[in-house]
Amino acid sequence: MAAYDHPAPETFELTIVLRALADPARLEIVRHLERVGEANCATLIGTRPKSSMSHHFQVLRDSGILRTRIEGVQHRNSLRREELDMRFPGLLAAILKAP
Amino acid sequence: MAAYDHPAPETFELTIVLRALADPARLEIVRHLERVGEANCATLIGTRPKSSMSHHFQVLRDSGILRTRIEGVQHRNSLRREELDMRFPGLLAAILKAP
DNA sequence: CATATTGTTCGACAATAATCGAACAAGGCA
DNA sequence: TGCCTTGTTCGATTATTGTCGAACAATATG
Repeated sequence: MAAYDHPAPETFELTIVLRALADPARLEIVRHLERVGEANCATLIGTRPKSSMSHHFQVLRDSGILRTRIEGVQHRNSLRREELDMRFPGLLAAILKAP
Repeated sequence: MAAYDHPAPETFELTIVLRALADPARLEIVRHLERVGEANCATLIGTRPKSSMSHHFQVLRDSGILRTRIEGVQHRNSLRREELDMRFPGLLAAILKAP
C-alpha cells in the first residue's frame, strides 16, 4: 500500500482539529498514543469493528493530529505533537491534561 | 424571563466543550466576546437569523463556555474564562490565540 | 394599553457524521 | 501458491446537528 497523505501544519484548520477531538473514541485514541508513543490500529480496537476504527483514524489523520507510518502489514500511528504545537501552541497539551 | 441555568465547572465535559467550539459561527461568537467582554445576542447576529444564533448561544451556554445575564430585555453574554480555566487549564487560551 | 425590542421555542427539513458488515488489497510466511 | 494478518473501501442505515420561519414570552416605552 502507498504511503498516506498528511496535511502540512500551515494548513491545519482549528475547527477541523476541534471536531476531530470532540469524539470520545478519537479522544481515547489520542490519549493512548500519548502514553505509548506509537501504536498500530489493531492494538487500539476495543469493542468497535475495524471499519469504525479505520474511519476514526482517517479523521484524525486528515485533521493533522496523527501520522501513519506503514511498516509491512501494520500501520503505525503517532501524534504529530511538534507540528500541532507549531500551529496551535498549547492546544494539544491542554487537551491531554484535561480530565 | 427567569435566569438561565449554567453548569458548574466540575461538570464541564471536554468532548462537549470541544464540540461546542468546533463550529465556525460559535468560534466567532467566542472570539468576539473575548474582544468586547460582554455582548447581547443582537450585536452578534451577522447574516444568520435570530433562531440560529439563539441555538448557538444555547450550545455555548450548556457546555459552560459562556454565561448569560439578563438585564431587562437584553441577554448579556460573556466568557466563563476563570471557570473554564479551572477545569481545563490553558484550553481556552490556546484556542483564542490560534489562527 | 398598544407597540416595539430582544430572544426563545417549536417544528420541519437539510446536511453532516457515526456505525458496521462485507468485500477487497497488500504483505508476510509456510 | 495458498493462507493468515492488518487495515481500507464501499454501501446502506441510523443518529446527531444545523438552519430557519413562525409563533410566542417578557420587558420597556410611548
